[in-house]
Amino acid sequence: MAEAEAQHARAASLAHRVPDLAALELLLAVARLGSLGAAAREVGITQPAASSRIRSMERQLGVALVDRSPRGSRLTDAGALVTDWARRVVEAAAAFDAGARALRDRRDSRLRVAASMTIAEYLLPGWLLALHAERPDTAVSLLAGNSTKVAELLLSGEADLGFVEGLTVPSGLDATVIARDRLIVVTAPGHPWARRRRTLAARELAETPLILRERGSGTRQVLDAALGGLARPLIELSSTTAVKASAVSGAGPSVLSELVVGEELAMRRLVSIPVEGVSLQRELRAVWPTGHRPTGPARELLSLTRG
Amino acid sequence: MAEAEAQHARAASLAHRVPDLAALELLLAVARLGSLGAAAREVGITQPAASSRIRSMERQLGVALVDRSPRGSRLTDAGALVTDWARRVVEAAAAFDAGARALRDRRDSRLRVAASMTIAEYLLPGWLLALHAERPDTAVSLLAGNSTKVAELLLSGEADLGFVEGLTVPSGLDATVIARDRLIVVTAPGHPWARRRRTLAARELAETPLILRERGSGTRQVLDAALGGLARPLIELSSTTAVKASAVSGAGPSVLSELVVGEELAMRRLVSIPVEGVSLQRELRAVWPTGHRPTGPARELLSLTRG
DNA sequence: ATGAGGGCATAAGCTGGTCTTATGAGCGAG
DNA sequence: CTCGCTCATAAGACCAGCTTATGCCCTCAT
Repeated sequence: MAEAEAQHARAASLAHRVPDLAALELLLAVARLGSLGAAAREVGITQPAASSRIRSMERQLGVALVDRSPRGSRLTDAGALVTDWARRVVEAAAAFDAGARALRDRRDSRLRVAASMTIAEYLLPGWLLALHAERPDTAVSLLAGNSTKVAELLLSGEADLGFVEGLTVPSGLDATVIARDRLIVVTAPGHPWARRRRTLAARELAETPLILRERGSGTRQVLDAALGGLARPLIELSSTTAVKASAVSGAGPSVLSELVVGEELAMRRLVSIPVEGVSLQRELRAVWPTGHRPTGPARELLSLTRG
Repeated sequence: MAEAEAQHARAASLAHRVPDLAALELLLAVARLGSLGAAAREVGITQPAASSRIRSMERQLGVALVDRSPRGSRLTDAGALVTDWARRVVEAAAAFDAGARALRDRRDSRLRVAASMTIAEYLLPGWLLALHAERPDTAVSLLAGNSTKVAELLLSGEADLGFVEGLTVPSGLDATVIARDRLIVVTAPGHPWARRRRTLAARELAETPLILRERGSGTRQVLDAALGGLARPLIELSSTTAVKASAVSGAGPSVLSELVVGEELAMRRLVSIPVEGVSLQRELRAVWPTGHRPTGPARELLSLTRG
């Protein structure tokens, strides 16, 4: 439903109401450098082009963004706010780019990473951005699949470094824990659980039908193990995104990684329900073939993930 | 530094490597509808245009995104991953749009909202999206400022509903708590604190110079109160974004709302340091002039924020 | 079997936006 | 007073992406 309505709201298309990425980057440059001309130089266009671009952006948004003066340009109050929203769009685009770049360099690249879906979707783009910042020349490729697939790719030499999120380490691989991820119970804000005062007991959770990923997914494994194999599905969906959308629309409670619902929680499209009597932690691990300690770029990436 | 390097990495400009918003929306439509033609119809272009757009996107990314067949198109594995990254970009753009729209409708609009900076930046766009989904015709305007400014706007009748994040409710206003926000201590992953095993004592926190917002900001108030006015600044910056950037670059530890660092924590550009012996909770409140209970769209918005 | 319908691809031509170059004008510092 | 920085405006070139008009492929129903 949230999906459908977002769709509808978007009828006259976002792209017509939101400036394009180049314009947003230009705005960020103006904010940072304090001058249209300097910003233009940075993004590699001429000053008049920058001037016109900013102006048409202001026309499009119906708000003055910068105060122009003969000695530079500063953001207006509204401009500062818009710039922060723009920054979020640009950051998402940078993550997109980092991911896509890794996907493109599939063959013959220097560092081939295999990762489980959740990690590939939510964490890797950020790591790749950081890696790219430190070692701009490293070409990284990305293969995504479940734990078994990751293990296969590593053992067959088709990948150099893997990331898995299951409970166990596939045999033949060495691993190190790089982060702990907590699964949390979430509902739409309208759900009765969102109003309860007492924390939820594990038994209640086990008895309630939930919106879940399919059996065999990393998330489902952890939940089943924590509840003793009892998790009762209300709906089973095959992608994290679909589960989220379903939960947001109010179809029922769900259990998801806190990694993937950060935005939804902040925006209060979902609320987190405290649970007691059950440990929903899981480890995220970097893995590699036993004996083949990561070296070079793989080692670099690994150190970035652990900080 | 992260800033500067992102800059550098972006030299050949993101906009040239990331498809524009229209293309990303089209991709999402294809994913959802399973056909290029249907997706084209939904976004209001012809089928050949959609075909060409997707194709040039595949060329740009160097990856096949959809499997075309005479009976429809499905995403490839890589396409599914790319679509999820695209979705995040589009969501950020939708938040941008919701915010910008509210900023534009400054005058003569039906619902005028005044909010503190943090709330305006991180929460309001999401709420406005939700409000727009339920009441597409409501024009909302947004004014941002600190608590005092919000109070003024409400009392002078220039705003209908306010949101503040301080410890106290400005006099003359009624309030209701809509959410609890936790301040958390964060450092770059490389900082020594990121490796400590013991939780941090309040005294240690008070004795360590921190990267902070300026005195008078909501965040700083809460921290000063919690530590007994002792917070020691390493650097004082005037925007949350600047504080974040500084912390990410490793300049030192900082204390920030968990709202604003969700992404950074997920991407492990920052890590959270547990603290004991000090309560860093703060309430986010909706406020209105005493006696003037919110009605109509204001009431609607309020109910969305509380779920 | 055979035609209708939905799916996608290709080709040709037009349109519009956005860039560049060239120039002018305001303000401040030496 | 003039140099150097800022921004604005004007005119023309260019290119990306759209539409319209086709054609082929496959499936399903008659």
